Amino acid sequence: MVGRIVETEAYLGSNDAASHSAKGKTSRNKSMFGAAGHAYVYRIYGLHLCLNVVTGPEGLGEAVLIRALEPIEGIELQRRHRNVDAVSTLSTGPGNAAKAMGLTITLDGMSVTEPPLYISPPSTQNTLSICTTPRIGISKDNHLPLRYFMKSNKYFSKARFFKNLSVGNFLSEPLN
DNA sequence: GCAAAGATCCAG
DNA sequence: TGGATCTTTGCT
Repeated sequence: MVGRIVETEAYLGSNDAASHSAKGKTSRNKSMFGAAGHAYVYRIYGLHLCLNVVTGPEGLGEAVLIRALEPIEGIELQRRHRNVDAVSTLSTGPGNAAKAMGLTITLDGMSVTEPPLYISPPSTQNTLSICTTPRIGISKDNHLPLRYFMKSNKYFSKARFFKNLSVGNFLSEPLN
């Protein structure tokens, strides 16, 4: 299965009240404090899995939440994992994306630079416009524009996007 | 040991 | 719009 990452959220270390790592290392978030390039998979609301990729140096607790994927390959298998037909919502939203890719909690702490979980570097044509908005579903520091998505891609979670959009926080600026 | 909140999703 | 659903955490 292959998916293109089209929407992410950044979670910083101890300075970020909304981050799981803000209150220090626990048994749940310990992999978030690992070295960059490792996965942090956790269960949310008792039923959904979310995938993060650790980005900061070891001990800092910085990670990026994968919020939405554009299905590229293995769409039939992803459909089966999700038990839905519509491709448009196949892997939009953190819980759906994780489920579509068939992730399990056992992937927590594994490297994302080799199978079974592999994230490739961005292609050079990814100089599309990237938009930022405040993060979603959190109650602290939610003014920070740490959510990123591809403006020209339809596979990000639109409903939440408009629901949470406030003009003052919306930035439209190219990134890289 | 208990209570509460939580980086969500789906049906109605 | 609200309910499902349950793990993790923090406090007693």
